[in-house]
Amino acid sequence: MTDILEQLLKNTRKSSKQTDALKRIDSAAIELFAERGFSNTSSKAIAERANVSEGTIFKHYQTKPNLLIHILLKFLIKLQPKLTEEFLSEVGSVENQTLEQFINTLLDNRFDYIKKNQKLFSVLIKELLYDDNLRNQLIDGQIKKIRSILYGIFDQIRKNDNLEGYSNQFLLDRFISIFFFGFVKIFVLTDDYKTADKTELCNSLKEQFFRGISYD
Amino acid sequence: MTDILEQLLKNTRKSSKQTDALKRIDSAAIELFAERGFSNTSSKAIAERANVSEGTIFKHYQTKPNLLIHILLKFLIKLQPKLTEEFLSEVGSVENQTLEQFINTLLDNRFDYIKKNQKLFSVLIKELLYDDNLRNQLIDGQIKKIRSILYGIFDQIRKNDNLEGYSNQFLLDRFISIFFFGFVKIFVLTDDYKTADKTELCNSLKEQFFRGISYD
Amino acid sequence: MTDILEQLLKNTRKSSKQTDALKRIDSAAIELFAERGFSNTSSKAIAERANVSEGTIFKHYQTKPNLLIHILLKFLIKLQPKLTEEFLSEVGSVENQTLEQFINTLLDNRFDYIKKNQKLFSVLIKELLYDDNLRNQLIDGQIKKIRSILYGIFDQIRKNDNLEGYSNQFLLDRFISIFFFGFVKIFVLTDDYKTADKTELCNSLKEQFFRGISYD
Amino acid sequence: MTDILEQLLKNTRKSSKQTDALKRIDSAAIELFAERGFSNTSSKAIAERANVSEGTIFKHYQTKPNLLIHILLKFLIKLQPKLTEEFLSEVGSVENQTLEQFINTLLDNRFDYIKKNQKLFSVLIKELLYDDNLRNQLIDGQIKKIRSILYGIFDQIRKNDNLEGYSNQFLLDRFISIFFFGFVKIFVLTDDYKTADKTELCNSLKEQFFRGISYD
DNA sequence: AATGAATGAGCTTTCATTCAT
DNA sequence: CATGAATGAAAGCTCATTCAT
Repeated sequence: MTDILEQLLKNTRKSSKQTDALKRIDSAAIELFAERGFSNTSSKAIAERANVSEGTIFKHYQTKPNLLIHILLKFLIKLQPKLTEEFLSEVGSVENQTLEQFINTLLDNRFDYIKKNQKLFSVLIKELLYDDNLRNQLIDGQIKKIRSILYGIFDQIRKNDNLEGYSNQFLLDRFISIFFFGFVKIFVLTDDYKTADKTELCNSLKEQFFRGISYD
Repeated sequence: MTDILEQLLKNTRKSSKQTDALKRIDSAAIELFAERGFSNTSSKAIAERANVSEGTIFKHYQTKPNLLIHILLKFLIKLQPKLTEEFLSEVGSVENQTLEQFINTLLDNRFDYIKKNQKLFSVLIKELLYDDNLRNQLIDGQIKKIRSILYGIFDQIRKNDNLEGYSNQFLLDRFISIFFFGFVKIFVLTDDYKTADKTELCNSLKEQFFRGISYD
Repeated sequence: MTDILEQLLKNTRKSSKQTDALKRIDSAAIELFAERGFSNTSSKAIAERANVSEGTIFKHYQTKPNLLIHILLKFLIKLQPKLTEEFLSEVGSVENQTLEQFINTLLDNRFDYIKKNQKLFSVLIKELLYDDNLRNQLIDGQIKKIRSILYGIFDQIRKNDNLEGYSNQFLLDRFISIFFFGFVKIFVLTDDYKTADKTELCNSLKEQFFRGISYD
Repeated sequence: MTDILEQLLKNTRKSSKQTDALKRIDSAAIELFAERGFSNTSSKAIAERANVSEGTIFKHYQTKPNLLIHILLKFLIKLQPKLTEEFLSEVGSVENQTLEQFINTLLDNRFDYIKKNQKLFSVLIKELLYDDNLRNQLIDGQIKKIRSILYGIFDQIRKNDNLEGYSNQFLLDRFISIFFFGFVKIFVLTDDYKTADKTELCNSLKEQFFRGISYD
């Protein structure tokens, strides 16, 4: 995690006692950022939806960008551990799993988490794409971390599953293309996650991931 | 194409003789929208970079959103025909092609076009994700059109290439996941397109598209 | 002394038992007012430097201007008596003094006091110049009082020192021009008082005052 | 003149065509800054008195401090040359003048100029005292320049007037104490300049300056 | 056709102050 | 006594847009 994350992380954790007002500000902001984008959301609009004065927002977050970062961090902090140490214990040790078993657990697990936090996910994706600065600050470290975690997992899986012929690089690209884009499609670009069946969606993603187009 | 597109299209075509000032406004806007996003770009900034007065911008485009739409349209108008009628003649009739041949031509063709218009592509992607309204206006019709075109192409290809077992839906999802995400990665999220080798990138994308993960 | 002074004076004297917090507020405010001016100092800044909550400040002083007046009063209350009744006894009876002896004692005495309270002096001068209202409230009465005191002193001195040909008005103007401006220069406009030698500075001021006043 | 002055000077001169609105903004600002001080004057108040929108102010001056600096610069630019090259030609060559003749011309000349620009003078003095930053930026270079000019003049005058025994330092201190403080008193602290007789005031100042400086 | 001065609504942010705990 | 969460008014400033020239 980059320096800035570590730093903000501390602040975020310190102020663990969130007052009612703060909580309302957070959810109002998440909703509005998801609906209109950060740049198109005024602090006045946030204050109104949160039923607080504008002063209260700036008392706590100082600046509007700070509010965005705080919100994303709270999300990332929860998102990340599951991808790291804690994650492994959650999916069970990976050692005796096949790639398919791993993907199954992961999908199951992340799908619910992101569905629960769909708006946050939407804000995160939109702002990362929109704001180069934010992307550089938040992602670069994370990306590398996630990559090395997944590489580690792939290496573990190789021990009892035959992944010969598939480089880690290939697996990662495939992983991101299929699952990331799949999630963006159903959680950000459309509302499909609301209506469609989870199992069906996940199966479709898994098919995309595993199946080759070998028509020869 | 939706009504609004048709309408703006006409205007855009009518004023085909773009003065120097107009051209400078367009490229200034494209650059800035790509760098900071539409919402974070002021008309003053555009005027300065284009070396015109702010008045001139509004003289021609009336509103700032109008300028964005005009810019995207000029791009889409050129992007689209190649995907439709003209496209087919360009890739040659698809009738006797395999899927791989088709993909080859397509990649070759689109890669260069998007590389040449990388900033425009970047603006398009960013704003489509950021602005639900714009997405609904511009994309919905297009998406359906593109889908039906590709379905048609797949159907043609089936005649002489064995695509049995792969539904059109599956092929389309795979197509978009791999190629769309691949292009976004190298043209929007990073600068990879500048340095990396075209053939290598395209081959890597094709491998992702065709290759399955059949480790059993 | 004007009504408002009398009134505030009472309050100030009443609350003679200053708690630690109050003392810290006072010195924080003095420092900040001296550094940035009253108008450019926020109550938040004062609270932070004093290590108290903002609430505490307003609990005690009700308003920010009130805090300024309280601070200046505490200073003026101590500054003034020395110029009046008590002062005379301190410099010894003036009756048998020459003008030079009087000036000597005065300079010696005031220099140390103002040096000790340099920031307060700085605040006083700055705010008196900046805020017509404050000036009118605090000074007008004081000015007249000081003038009559000095006139009295000059009259006393005339008895045994030859001040013939120099009107009280002339002496007062000279007194204020030289000493007041001299003090402002070294205590407010520069930091000269920190480094320069007291005796030297005072001698230089005295030379400015006396030289050419060749009444001997 | 310091760098910042040079720079701002250029801007100020470039935009020599001041529109009506700009002129009204300037005078409104001068009036209000003189009345209440810079920090206690809101941009809204300036806009109202100048009969322009707030936007217009910031369109031209970008920031409020910038407006202050612009105003002071226009004044200083006019104030200074008279103290330098042009000044000498205006007072006539100083070579054959006595100190008294020089002071006479100077007083006559500056009195009218400052009377005409009394509010500007008032703003300048107040803000220089109030804002350390501004003082450092604007004054330091000026002070040194003025000092060397006056030293030069004193040296010239020494040739035909007996100033023996009075160091340049002494003369400068006396000069500033008496005249500067005298002007501040009648132009800034009181309204005396309005009612009192110019000749009388100047004579009184001259008496303060010369008397006792009996070098004849 | 192009300018650039001017606008006014709206934005983010600051501030002195209040009040329940 | 002291806190610190909360406020609402007002501050400085930006912005897309208009219009006379």
